[in-house]
Amino acid sequence: MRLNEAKNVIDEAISSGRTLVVVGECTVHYHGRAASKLASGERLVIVKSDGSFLVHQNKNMAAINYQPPKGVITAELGDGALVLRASRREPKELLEAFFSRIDFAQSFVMRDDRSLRVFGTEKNLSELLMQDLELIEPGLRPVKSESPLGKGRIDVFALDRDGNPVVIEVKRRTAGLSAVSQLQRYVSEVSKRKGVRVRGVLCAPGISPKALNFLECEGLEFFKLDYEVHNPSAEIKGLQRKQAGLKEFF
Amino acid sequence: MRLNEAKNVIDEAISSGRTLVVVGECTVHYHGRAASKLASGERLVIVKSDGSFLVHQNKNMAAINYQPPKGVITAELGDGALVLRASRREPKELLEAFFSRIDFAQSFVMRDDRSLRVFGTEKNLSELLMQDLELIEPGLRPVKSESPLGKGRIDVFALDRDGNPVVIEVKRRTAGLSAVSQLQRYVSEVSKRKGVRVRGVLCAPGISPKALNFLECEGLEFFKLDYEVHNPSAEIKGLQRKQAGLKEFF
DNA sequence: GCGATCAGCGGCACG
DNA sequence: CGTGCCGTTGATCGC
Repeated sequence: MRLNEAKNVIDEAISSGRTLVVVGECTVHYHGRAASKLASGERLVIVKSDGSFLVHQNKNMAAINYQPPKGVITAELGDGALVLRASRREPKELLEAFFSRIDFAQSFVMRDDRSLRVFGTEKNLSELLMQDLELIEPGLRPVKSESPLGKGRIDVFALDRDGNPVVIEVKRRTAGLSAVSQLQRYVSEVSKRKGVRVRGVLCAPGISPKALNFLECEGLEFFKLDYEVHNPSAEIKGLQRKQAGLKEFF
Repeated sequence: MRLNEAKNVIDEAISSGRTLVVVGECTVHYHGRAASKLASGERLVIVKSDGSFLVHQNKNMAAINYQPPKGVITAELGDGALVLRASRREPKELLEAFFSRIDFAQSFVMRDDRSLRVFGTEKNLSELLMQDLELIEPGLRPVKSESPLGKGRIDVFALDRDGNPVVIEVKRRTAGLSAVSQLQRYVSEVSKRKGVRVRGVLCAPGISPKALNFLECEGLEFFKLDYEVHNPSAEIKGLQRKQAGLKEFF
């Protein structure tokens, strides 16, 4: 495909707001929050109507170079090369793909007004847990979820059978050091504000050895959270009160 | 394009290890670490030879559904629909795109053995900072970088003019609460191990108000790190000793 | 708009 | 392998 043919396809795509797909040999320069150079190779470039710009190599899921939405897209033909640019201010960034050869260029109308429905997110688990904190410990009752704090936001705030405040941090996957740090931060602040000892419970499907050690050192607690994701929901194993009206999620 | 034509293109792409691009109307189901459903719409699907699988809507940089490398790709034609699947074990996951219509399907050979060279990463900044800690404070001298610890890995470990240990955490962008937590974790451990008071310095281009407050509460310090990324390098403003042989980076 | 956090984070480097 | 952690993180949601 000749570069000037490709140029027409590209201009047409940009002006009409269609999704553009280009395959060809190019080098890529990026300069903005960081800077990068990518020497010549055959890549797949995608430009979306919101200004998103992606450069894909033939491996890995993530784009090797990219620009998030709101970029201004321009194309320029000259000197035996076709340059495709995405730029924006704030932060000031410029991404350029210099094509020496274009094997394919076409644009597509992509009508799509549907959004993804996901199950098994951390928020999901928090909500389920709120329904039956007894799972963690008899007498534990919920007070507030997503409680804003000076130093962050507590997933679940509760009171144990003796009326002691309990801060609960939920993680959807194996908890690491940072999860413990996070919990520690919340517990420490609540404790300081209330002037009483506050318990901290980390709820996750697992915890790394170092994180467990750290957690124990800090006098925090770990509760193993077994859950499964079903298609239209997530479910915590052992939960007594199942969420009513799950179908309303749809 | 008829679905059975597309099927041939897809099979050919999979067996030959080429990069596959498909555009058409589809619904997408995912079930694995979480679960998701995406109702019908026109999307762009990319399948790479390493098993990466991407479903792109016409907006946003990130794929709406995906599967990282090492997925097993299969295609099945039946019942007026073409199903494209990516699956893997460990974790057990399945991603399916059900195409009711295919507008485009083609595969591409994408020769590419070049990798990205990036400048202005955190590691970059750490290394530059190591060259002249005097920038932070007179008399400050480097001891070790990337020092492994029980509870993490210290960016830069140093001694101040009085011989006090100083833990330095570098962030390439505005530091938030988690950066302070991270630094606090390191300082606390080193302090416990050495049995002496240890200083902690957070070096970043900025710090959020809450993070600053937290940092000060914890007796930690903040140092504003001004830097610029140039094309073949990154540069910290005010640095005395410039890195020699930067050109060798290439 | 900034800030804080999650993400099916991905990807990498190190033990 | 797991674990930690950075990332041009991106994307969302709340202030």
